[in-house]
This record gives sequence, C-alpha cells and structure tokens, in this order.
Amino acid sequence: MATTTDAPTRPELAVLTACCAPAQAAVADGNAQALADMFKALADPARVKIMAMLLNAEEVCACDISGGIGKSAATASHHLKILKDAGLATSEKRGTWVYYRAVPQRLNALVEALALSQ
Amino acid sequence: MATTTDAPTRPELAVLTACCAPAQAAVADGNAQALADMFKALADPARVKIMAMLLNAEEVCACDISGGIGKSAATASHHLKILKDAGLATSEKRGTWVYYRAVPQRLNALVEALALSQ
DNA sequence: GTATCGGTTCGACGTTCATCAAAACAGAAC
DNA sequence: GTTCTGTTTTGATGAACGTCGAACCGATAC
Repeated sequence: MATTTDAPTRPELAVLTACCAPAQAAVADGNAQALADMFKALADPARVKIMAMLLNAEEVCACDISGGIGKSAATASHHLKILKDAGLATSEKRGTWVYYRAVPQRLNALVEALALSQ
Repeated sequence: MATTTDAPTRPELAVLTACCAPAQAAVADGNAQALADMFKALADPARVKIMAMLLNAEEVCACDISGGIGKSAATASHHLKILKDAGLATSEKRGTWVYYRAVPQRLNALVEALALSQ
C-alpha cells in the first residue's frame, strides 16, 4: 500500500469532496449513483443536442426536436423521457403540441459537483 | 409546426449554444459526440467515486482504488482506462506502483459547456 | 359521429456495457 | 535465473442501451 500525497483543501467542492481518507470513496454510494445517473442522462449525442436546443430557445416544440437531432419521432420521445426522468427537462402540453423546457437548476447541481477543476 | 419563444442571449455559453435557429441542433455533430463521450466517462458510480478520490488526494495509488470503489482490481483497472481514454485522468508508473491523477482542465471543459444553468 | 395529425408506448433487434475469473505482463526481491 | 506482487488484458456472460416500425392515445378538423 502507498499513501497519497497531502490532500489540498478545496472548500469550493460541494459533492465530490466530502471527506478525505484515502482508500475510501469520498462520495457516498447514494451521491455517486445520483451523479452518475445525471451524467448518464447526458451521455448520448442526441440528448446533448436536445439540451442545447432547450437551452437556446427557452421552450421547444416536440415537433421540432425529431428533425433537430435527425432521429425518428419515437426515438426523440424516448430521449426526452430520459431527460425528464433525470429532472433536466420538463414538458407542458398546450392543445395539440407539447413544449419542452430545460431545468437550469439541475444543470447547476452538476456544475457545482464539478466546480473543482483547477 | 410551432416556433419557439425568443431565444435569450447567453454569451457565457461556450459549446452548447453556438447558433440559434430552432428545429436545428445548436451543437455540431462532432461537438455533441465529444461532449457525450465525456459525460459517458462519468456515467458510472464507480467512476464518479474514482474521480472524487483523485480530486481529493491529488494522486492516488491504483492499489487503493479497488478497495475505494468496492470492486475487483480488474474492474478498477477497466474504469481507470475509460477515465484515461476520456482524458479525465493520467497515470504514472513509479517502481511497482501506478499512481493516478485527475486532469482538472478536462473537467473545466465540461463546466464551461454547462455554465449556462441559471 | 369519422378522419387526421402529433406524441407516446410497446415490441423487437443488434450493440454496448459492467463485471469477474483467469491468463498474461512487468518489476522487485531473492 | 526463480519467485513473488501489483497491474493490465482477455474471454465470457448477463444486463442495459439506442433505434425503429407498429400500435395506441388525445385533440383537432370535418
């Protein structure tokens, strides 16, 4: 076994650095799973494009998303459901159409978890 | 078809908001794929724990990571390779042991891509 | 009422992934 | 040289994922 070098104090770290003993995960199992689930929701090019569309337009009709990502309507609906389940997007039905929005607060949670980079 | 509401100008957006026409992805295919690949590298609880260990300790012996995530050495090596391939970690062999470090600059790229939340 | 259109869900298919046991590899100690 | 010890790679297996066509549900138009 080898001990690690001195751990630098990084008070700005929110989630990823809760404790410091080496040979032990610094995030609890639940936190790691929750973070991984959010990353997984973004771990597909189609969903990255969808989030970019939502963040650009504040509100996007579902009918525009299928063409925006170049996939079938069924596939687009599948990805939108994943983003909704992850809390990264919300939907609202108005008449015939469904409109999607991004949830910036959820993205903020990710930024805070990563806000340790240099 | 329905047009979206006015797109708010968000000059701080680096990657996700390059253009603005609705019904069209705001990120190029290559960018979306690159971002998705980085998110995918973090889309597993074991890898989230590993990154937290690396960010806490500045340098971690590979021998400590297996126990830290509660998986076999082979599995730990597998996850470390994924993090290395994504550019999120580097390794250095000194004598018998291998030491891993985080690459904060790569995490910064993700933060900038997400730095649009509220 | 029926017909049509937008969106979601279901079912199936092929691909990718996480995991571990076992084998292979690389140094260090003898 | 041989024998450990730590790490990576290989192979196999079961689970999860992305994709699309078809079926389904809601709301509008006729």
